Amino acid sequence: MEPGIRATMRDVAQIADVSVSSVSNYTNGRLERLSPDTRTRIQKAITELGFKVNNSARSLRSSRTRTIGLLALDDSHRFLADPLTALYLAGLGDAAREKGYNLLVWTSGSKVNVEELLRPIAENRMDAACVILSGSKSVRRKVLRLLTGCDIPLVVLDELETLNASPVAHSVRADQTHGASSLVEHLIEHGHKNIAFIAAKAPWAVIEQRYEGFKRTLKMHSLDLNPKWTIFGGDWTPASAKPMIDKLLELRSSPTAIICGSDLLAIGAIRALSDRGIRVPDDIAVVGFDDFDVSQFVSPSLTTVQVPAWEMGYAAGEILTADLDISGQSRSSVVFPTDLLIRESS
Amino acid sequence: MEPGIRATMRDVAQIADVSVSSVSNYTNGRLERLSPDTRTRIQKAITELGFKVNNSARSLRSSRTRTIGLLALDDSHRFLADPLTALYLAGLGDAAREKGYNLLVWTSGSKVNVEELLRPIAENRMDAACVILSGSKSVRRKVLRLLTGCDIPLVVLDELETLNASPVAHSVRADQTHGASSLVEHLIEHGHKNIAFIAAKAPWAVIEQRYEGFKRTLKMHSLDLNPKWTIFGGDWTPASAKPMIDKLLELRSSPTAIICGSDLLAIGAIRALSDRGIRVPDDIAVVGFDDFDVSQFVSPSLTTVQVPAWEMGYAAGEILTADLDISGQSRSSVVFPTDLLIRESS
DNA sequence: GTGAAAGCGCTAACAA
DNA sequence: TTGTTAGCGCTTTCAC
Repeated sequence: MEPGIRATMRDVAQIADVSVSSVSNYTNGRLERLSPDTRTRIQKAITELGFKVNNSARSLRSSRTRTIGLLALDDSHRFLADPLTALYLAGLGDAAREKGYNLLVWTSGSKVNVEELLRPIAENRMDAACVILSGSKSVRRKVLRLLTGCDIPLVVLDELETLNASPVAHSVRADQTHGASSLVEHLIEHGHKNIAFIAAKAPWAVIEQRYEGFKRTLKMHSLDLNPKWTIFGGDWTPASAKPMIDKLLELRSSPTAIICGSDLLAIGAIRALSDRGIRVPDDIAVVGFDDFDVSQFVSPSLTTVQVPAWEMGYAAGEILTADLDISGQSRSSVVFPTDLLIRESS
Repeated sequence: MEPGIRATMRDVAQIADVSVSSVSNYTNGRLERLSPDTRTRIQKAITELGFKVNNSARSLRSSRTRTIGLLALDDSHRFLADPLTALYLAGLGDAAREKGYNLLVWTSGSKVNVEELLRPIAENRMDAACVILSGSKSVRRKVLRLLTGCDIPLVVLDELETLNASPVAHSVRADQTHGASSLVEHLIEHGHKNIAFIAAKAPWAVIEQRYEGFKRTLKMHSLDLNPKWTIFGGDWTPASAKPMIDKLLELRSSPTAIICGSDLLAIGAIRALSDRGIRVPDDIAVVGFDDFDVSQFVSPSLTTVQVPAWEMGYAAGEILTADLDISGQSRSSVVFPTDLLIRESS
């Protein structure tokens, strides 16, 4: 084969002296329709020519791309490098590959037209998508409506079923509310009554749910929710913690325990505290969420809520590829449990 | 428009009462070929029908996909969630999006046929690719040869130019060797003579280069390279550090400083040491590489070599999209500087 | 400035 | 079991 010129099915058919449709049957694994002889001749011709199917042609004809997408609506810079997102992505990608799918990644900020998020779908670039939303509930609901209108299998990550009232999309999430509760209860058991909550100032469903669980559990235990002890600021990086800690410590009555919206924030918080000579957990307890790789190795190791992020991405991938196979089946709604891991920081 | 049935260019042409080729010119931004009147009529028809180009058809016809790929050859589980990889990916993705490209992510283990890595290229799924290799030098060289044979713009990440003798691929890397040198010199300045090196037992170019810089600088200062002080084990997670630290401490003469192949490992190492009552940096200094978000917030904060991973991914994306525009230009070779950040752990 | 028409490489009827 | 063939929706000459 001349370099730069790709062999087509016609070439293969010619060399193997069979018809294109037989070659097509071969490349699509419908081997039962081929005689052993035909099969080997096609096989031979394919290797001889180094033939590879042209995916654009296949997609155009079959309107399937064998690609699943990860769509993320977010304004933060470097969002894909957020460890939680990276784990979702890794899980989704691993599942996709196992099922023979490619993974297309597309992020869109909400500042541009939100319809931008749908572009790869509109352009027929993917057969199914896993979606991470952000923004106010009404924005997320609106985007979700647009997405479900696209008529491809969809897994929405992290959102409560209430967002997606008509269950046209699959849902994968972790029980964040329960995780938050167990964190609060653990702190209460240890005698804490003044519990703060700090998190990224980002409109993410997980943060909403964690905060919701926090509030609810305080109330259940008849503890006050001091609005000054709730701060949303910065992003998902540890650096965001310091200003929030500063604010907290400026208060007349400062909390004895701080729940952080993520372990990264907790690491930043512990640092900010110890830089001021405040010991964790002796003076103030600090707990987080996510249980990232580092969380058990920092000092003090973090009490946190484990969230099986890779598994969630993987589950999303499995659901999407299964839905593609047995189209139109019932909607899945998977809720992963979250485990409280009690370590040194509380 | 009936739901589920997409408008085609023909539909648009019909509604606008123009020819398909005019519509094509419109969607491809060749507006100068259209009279103002034609232009507005097409515009109107497009919005009316909600027309979106079908990317498969466009790709088939033009053999361009407007997609760039991230190809990673690796056997480790969850490789995409490795923070370094995640940052590359985020940078590449951000650059791609800015230029109007999609990002396709594809990983392949070396256990399967390495040609698997090329599949998305062979199937015409991408116009250009950013590649992260792994394996022995000869494997990497072989894969690179296969890749360059594919005749699409290529950026190889992290590899020395020597791997890629005939410069048919672009190259983006950081000056890891220099980073390692500055780390060693910093330790020597602080009186260390017995310096260990531990890293993931993974055949990655960055680790090779870091180790190379380590060895070279020891030699320059006439220090011994004790083979027992060099350990490659585990993967990129902090948990991998403990067994290596254990080994090091079992030795009759243990090192006074430990260079870790990544900050994650350094965090694990510090923990393993302090669990044994060994203080960092008082008893043993520990330094790392990468300067991840957490590195300056853990205690002790990490002395490390900053690697601009996101920027590297972004640069790769810029090079690829530029090459696509002005095809066949000269090869770029970008080497990012690495900065020594001296903090508490040394 | 505009339009007609020839495929790009493949899939899936439908025939044989 | 195998072959023929009509497009999928678009880009791009080449006339007009």
